[in-house]
Amino acid sequence: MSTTDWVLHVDLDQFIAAVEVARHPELKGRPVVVGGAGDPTQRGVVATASYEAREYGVHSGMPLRTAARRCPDAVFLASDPPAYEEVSERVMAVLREFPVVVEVAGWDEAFLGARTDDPWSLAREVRRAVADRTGLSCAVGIGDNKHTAKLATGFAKPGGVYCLTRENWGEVMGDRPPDALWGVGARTRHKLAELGITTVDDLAAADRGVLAAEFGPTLGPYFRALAHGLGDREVTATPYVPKSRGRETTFQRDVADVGELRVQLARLAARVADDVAAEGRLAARVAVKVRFAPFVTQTHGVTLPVPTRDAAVLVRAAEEAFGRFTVDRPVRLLGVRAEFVRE
DNA sequence: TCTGGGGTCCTAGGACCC
DNA sequence: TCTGGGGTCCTAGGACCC
Repeated sequence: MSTTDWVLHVDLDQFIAAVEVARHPELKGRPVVVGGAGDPTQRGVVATASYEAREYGVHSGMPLRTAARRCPDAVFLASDPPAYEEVSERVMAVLREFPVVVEVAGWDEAFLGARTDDPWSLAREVRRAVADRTGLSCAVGIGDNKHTAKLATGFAKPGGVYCLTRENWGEVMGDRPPDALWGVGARTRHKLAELGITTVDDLAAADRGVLAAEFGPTLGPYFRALAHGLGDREVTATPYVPKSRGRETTFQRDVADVGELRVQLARLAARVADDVAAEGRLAARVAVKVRFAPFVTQTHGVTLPVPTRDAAVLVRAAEEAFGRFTVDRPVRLLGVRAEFVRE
């Protein structure tokens, strides 16, 4: 019997909705939709829907307005990030008590690097510990790399364990569309379909030159490797260091007045400056994003002559970048992002 | 499906240099 | 004078993910 390296992926079931139900027990069993300001008459999208709400066809990313139409009886709640962060920390602490390397991959998910000859027992113990200590249910995927582990979790949900490795890869994934792969989305699926590639098997067998010509020398081979069930195996506990910090707002009503836009811009830039200062780091570049109606997005940025965390300098840089736009249409969204000095 | 807010990474094209 | 080839950096846009 040999001890092997495994990657496990832990993903909490309907995490945000579960946190809300835990602190509002009267919502148990009801369709719950969390997102935006919690007001379905306003612009905003669903962050998480409870399984009860999903029965009505409500899912993440759907406009709140649409969710309300599909499920008029749903309870709509505003998103409360600090509350989710706190619960997330408790879950990660439980995971770190196991003899594994824990790589946090979001509020509600983590990769575990484990050396064991029985990944199934480990997965079941993880599920039990998380449930006992936090009251939350999670699914666990077992894989031979992060990609297969991540996909395995999808098959384990809700609240189970599933194993996806080179042993069953072809049989499980071969006939699925390419966007079943982690890192391939709808856009790429459509481009692939134009090349006659409509399944994971097709992509795995696709001509390397054709893929490179279509997607570039890095992305083309990468997609093909994904279709073979390959992926990154390195799980690291190294704390995440952000490369940028940004703030953006979608206006409730499109804004055409440039004076009003400048006021909002300064407000966003000041918030970003606060965030940069809170990180204790220096910004090297400031970029402004403008989304015009209808949904056309442009960005312009300025590289600072000297990296800084000085709020006045960052606001001025945002104003300079904004000055490069031709604002001839109503604006739907305004955003400011600061990029940190590398390393 | 009239499409949030927070991010990351890759690509292409132009500038610039030798 | 009609103009190579390679490398690197910067910028904007696109795709994807949670």
